[in-house]
Amino acid sequence: MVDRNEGGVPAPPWRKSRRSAQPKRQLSQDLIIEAGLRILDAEGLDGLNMRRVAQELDTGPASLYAHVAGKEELLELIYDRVLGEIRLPERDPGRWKEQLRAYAMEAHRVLGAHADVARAALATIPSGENSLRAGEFVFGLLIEAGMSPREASLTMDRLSLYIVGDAYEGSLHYARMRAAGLSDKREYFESFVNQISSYYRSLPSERFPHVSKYVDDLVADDGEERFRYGLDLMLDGIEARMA
Amino acid sequence: MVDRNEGGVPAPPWRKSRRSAQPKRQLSQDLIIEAGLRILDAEGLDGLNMRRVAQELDTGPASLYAHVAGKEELLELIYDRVLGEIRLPERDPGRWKEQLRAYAMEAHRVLGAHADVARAALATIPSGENSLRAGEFVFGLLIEAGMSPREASLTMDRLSLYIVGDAYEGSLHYARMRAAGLSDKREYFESFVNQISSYYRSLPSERFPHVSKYVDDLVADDGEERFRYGLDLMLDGIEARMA
DNA sequence: ACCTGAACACCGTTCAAGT
DNA sequence: ACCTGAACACCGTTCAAGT
Repeated sequence: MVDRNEGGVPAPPWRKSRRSAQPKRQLSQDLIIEAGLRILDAEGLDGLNMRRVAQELDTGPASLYAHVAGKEELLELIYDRVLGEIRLPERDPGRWKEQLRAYAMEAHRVLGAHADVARAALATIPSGENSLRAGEFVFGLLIEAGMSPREASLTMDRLSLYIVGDAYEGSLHYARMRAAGLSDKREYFESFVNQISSYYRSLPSERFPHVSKYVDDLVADDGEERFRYGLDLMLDGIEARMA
Repeated sequence: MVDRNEGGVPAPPWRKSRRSAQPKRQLSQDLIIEAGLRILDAEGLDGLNMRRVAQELDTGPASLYAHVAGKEELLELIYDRVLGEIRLPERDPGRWKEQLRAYAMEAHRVLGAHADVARAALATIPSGENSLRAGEFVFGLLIEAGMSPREASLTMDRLSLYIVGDAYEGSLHYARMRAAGLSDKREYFESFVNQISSYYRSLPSERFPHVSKYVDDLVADDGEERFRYGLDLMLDGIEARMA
């Protein structure tokens, strides 16, 4: 499944008569995945449709269905392709907490680098090659650190949900940013915070005393700090179950 | 119907349509919301479209746009309508952990009762009446229990993400169950577990030693147990930050 | 075995015209 | 001010036919 025919493939004889000036590459699942990811990164999930992918590959949408079952499968394939970018260290059970945090940050970074892939990911139950690779890392690390397989399974499951869920939330903000025509992340965050806080300040303080009193605290932290806070929350809970 | 606070909260600045002042003879925003929720419960998110909602109300799709800005806003409105079903107790800061756990379970139950609403929820940034009511409860509880507003804000945010994220995941399974033509939750879970475990067992054990060795532990717990485990993980982490 | 044009069955939203 | 039929601009997928 990883036969990467980049460029060097000669055009089949029956395509000699094609009017395209450039030699056309043969279609393959990998090419479709890469094209899909390119569109996802550039235009987001809303911009990704089968017609657009086909156009990127200089064909019609019907041609894709010889290599991919449909849009849903394509999204799964793209997701696993992205998970492949997660770098994993050698497992060191003595430093499980440090390694688990680093893994979570790395996975979160990769998902964030392809903003809308998380939005597609939550809609599928991942079982691809790279998803398993990451799972084996976390699961093995927890077991070697002394956790029972049963608890390690639960912990891995909850950690994954947290990472993907947060990345998903981040991708929504990114989509809003793009929809608003902004390209600077800080600029967007600032205008978002302004909107939210003026809304909170307009609320009746009798009914929402705490929310309207501590508006500044409610909008103080950005996505990165929130992710880290929740991660440490979970890691401390995990540590309590480790001994 | 369950108690619901539809009081006087100003609409957030980004909301485009207005709730009609008086109930109209035929259509109204509330009628549209109820119709949408009915369809969401019966046929899922995939079955919910503007034409279907209009049909439920005996009109054409164009008629909806006088009361609702579009599909996205309708989903937001349905989501907040569902959040209104969450029952909240009197706050008792001395029992914050118990109350926080009960709140999470209750919110999770309500979201689970309207399976696909969570799938719609994650796609929006909730700011409605009932979302605020729940927020004030959790935020106030944490502050009264002794947390700093800044930390209480982060904690509330992470807890919400966890609850909605898990409910979302659950809704995906529900959608798959429906797609497979099954109606018994237990039956679906069993066939899902069988599928997953035979897949895990087929993996090369050299590359995935832990995953293939502890298959039974990986599929032992169902959604309810997983949710509770992760919740307790977070609650223990929160407790460590409370003193 | 692959690829394709054309078509089918949808869907969100708009708009001029009605009441 | 509300409601509507009709249309527009899309989209995923299928299929008979081509190479």
